[in-house]
Amino acid sequence: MARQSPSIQDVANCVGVSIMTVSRAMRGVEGVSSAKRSEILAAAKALGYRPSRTARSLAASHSTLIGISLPTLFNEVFADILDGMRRTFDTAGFDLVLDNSDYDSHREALWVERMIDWKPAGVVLSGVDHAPEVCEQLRAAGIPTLEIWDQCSNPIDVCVGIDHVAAGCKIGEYLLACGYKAPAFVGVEENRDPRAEKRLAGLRAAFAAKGRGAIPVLRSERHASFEAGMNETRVLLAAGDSRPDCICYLNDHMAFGGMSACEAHGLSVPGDIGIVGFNGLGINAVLPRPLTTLVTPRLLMGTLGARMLLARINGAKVERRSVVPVEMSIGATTRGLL
Amino acid sequence: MARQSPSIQDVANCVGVSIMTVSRAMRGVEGVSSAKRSEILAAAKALGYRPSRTARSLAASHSTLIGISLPTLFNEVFADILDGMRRTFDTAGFDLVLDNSDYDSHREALWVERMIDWKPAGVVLSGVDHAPEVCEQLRAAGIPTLEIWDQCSNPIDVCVGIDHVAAGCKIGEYLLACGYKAPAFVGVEENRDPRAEKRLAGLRAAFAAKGRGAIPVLRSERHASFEAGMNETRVLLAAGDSRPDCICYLNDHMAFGGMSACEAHGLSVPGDIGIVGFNGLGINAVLPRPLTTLVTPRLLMGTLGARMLLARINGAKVERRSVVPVEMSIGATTRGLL
DNA sequence: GAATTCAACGTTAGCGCTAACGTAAGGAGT
DNA sequence: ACTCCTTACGTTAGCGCTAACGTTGAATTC
Repeated sequence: MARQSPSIQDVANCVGVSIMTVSRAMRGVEGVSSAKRSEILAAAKALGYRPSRTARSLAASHSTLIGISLPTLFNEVFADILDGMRRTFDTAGFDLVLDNSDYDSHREALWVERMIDWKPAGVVLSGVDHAPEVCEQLRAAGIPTLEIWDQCSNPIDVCVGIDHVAAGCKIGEYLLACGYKAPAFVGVEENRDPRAEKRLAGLRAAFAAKGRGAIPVLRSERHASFEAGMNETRVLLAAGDSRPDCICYLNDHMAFGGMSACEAHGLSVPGDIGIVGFNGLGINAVLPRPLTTLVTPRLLMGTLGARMLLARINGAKVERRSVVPVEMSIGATTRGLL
Repeated sequence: MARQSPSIQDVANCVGVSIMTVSRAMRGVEGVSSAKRSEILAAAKALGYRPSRTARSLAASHSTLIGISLPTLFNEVFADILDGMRRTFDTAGFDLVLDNSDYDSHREALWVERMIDWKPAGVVLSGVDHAPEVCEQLRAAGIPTLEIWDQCSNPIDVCVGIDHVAAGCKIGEYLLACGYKAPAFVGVEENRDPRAEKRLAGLRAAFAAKGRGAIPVLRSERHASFEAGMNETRVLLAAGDSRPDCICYLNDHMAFGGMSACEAHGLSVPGDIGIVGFNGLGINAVLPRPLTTLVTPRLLMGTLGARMLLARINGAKVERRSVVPVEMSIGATTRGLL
């Protein structure tokens, strides 16, 4: 059997110094002559000594763990954001503890509570809508916290994201400029995705500003997937009463599924009906007819967010709120501007 | 400012018992009367006491962290696998430390080394091809380890996956049965994805068994994405010399991109050329022409794998190797059986 | 009624580190 | 020569828990 892994004491004995000198040498802290330092490092390597993270965390009363809570990884958006953050945190020597909340703020709250027990160096949450106790606990524990993908004026600590209301508005204004009059929106159940609701609100505001009436909304009870977009669109088209002249989807996945449903229903896109997605995902690059969509800079958010959180961890001053720009990508699923 | 969070001593003082009794009560271990137990739990709640995970890990000389290394999260396959494991581990009270190796075994090795410093309850790796030191270190540390998505007769500890060689073979036999004679394969650079190489080997074996010659292979230097599939297919078709009668792709994403390229090149699918993917991803459900592909049970692997690892952590006996079945899904991108 | 047993606690000794504060030796300044 | 730094270490006291043994009093046994 493998004997216990060597501890700092073993290295100290081996070199003939105190454990404190070994500790300093291992951490690269000042107070050790370069001769001793290299001697210690060599001995550590020879013995196969590796500092215990748990002991270090306990003694230092904080760990090098960073907790990240994302709603799901099936959505490319969050995979992008995570990827953007990963490298930065990895290089800085942090380890990532991941949670998926499934868009359930109660689950998120439970996880945050558990995460705090690790005394993490930082925590990343998706969006700015959380259970009240999450904010309290994080603030009380003084843990640097980043809210990502959405933004607000009063984040728990720092935030980086897009303005979802403005994004919805932007889509609405584009559609109005194209001459669309009766949009519909396809998303998921309320309270599942607060960001999508904000975009819907922005869309409504844009049309309301031009005196247009209510926007019908279809909500899937399932994930915002290809299939869900397809199914809800079928329902929408089957209803028959006053068909919309364009459909805005929660994301590109649903939009693509929805477009299939429209075509299966005998409607030509964009001739009979316009289709608008959200996010500008990779699939658009190869679709014979690229979606009109709104491109969000996920990687940028991830990288920027990671840097902001790192700065907070190091005690530096950072802008509490950072809003990144979005851009309409005019595809072939809406008719052109009038 | 927030004062220090209460420790076990505070709870002990509050109730008037020793810290050991509080420890037992908090962990739900025997040796505490139910009256005292509920008294302690109430006091802990009132004080806002939460046991420190780092202290617990140090004292118990192992943590409740489980390290998971996946090549990427952009591949739906690994997102599925992760999702399958998540719930099981979550329910059992473990926290997941995630790494993305980017298909780089050296990166994986570095991460494993760092992960071991946390004294994790278990480690999950993708595939069965790792740097030699990874296996040594994990075995030496006696950490329960699960290898997932691929399988072999001599795993580090336990493994669950599909037989990639057999999968490639299965595809080859299907193509032969359809009368295809000259397949090509589109993937990524060698050493990037060992599983894909095994499938290619299986495909080659199937054709070699019927006396068919070499299979041309195109390798993208980038990720196995829609775009990569499209680009490599363009290159393949542009080469011109003896066009293949079907193309097998590393995964459905590449296959979908490749199909677009074929059609853009004026080839009809499956009339002029057959297209075969791998994995059976969600997108197939809404494609007007579903891909012929091989469906892999990712969620099952995740769930099963998590259970196996949990059993190992609890010291139970488990089959070291578990092979799950795959199934051809005949879409509309290959011509039917002869 | 003395011995035995057992549930329900308490005590002790770490787990492997780090923060904070010594201390000794050598060099600079006057 | 004497003080005053500075560098390069060492010592001490935990960080907040848990494992492994005590210890106690009451119920049980013969």
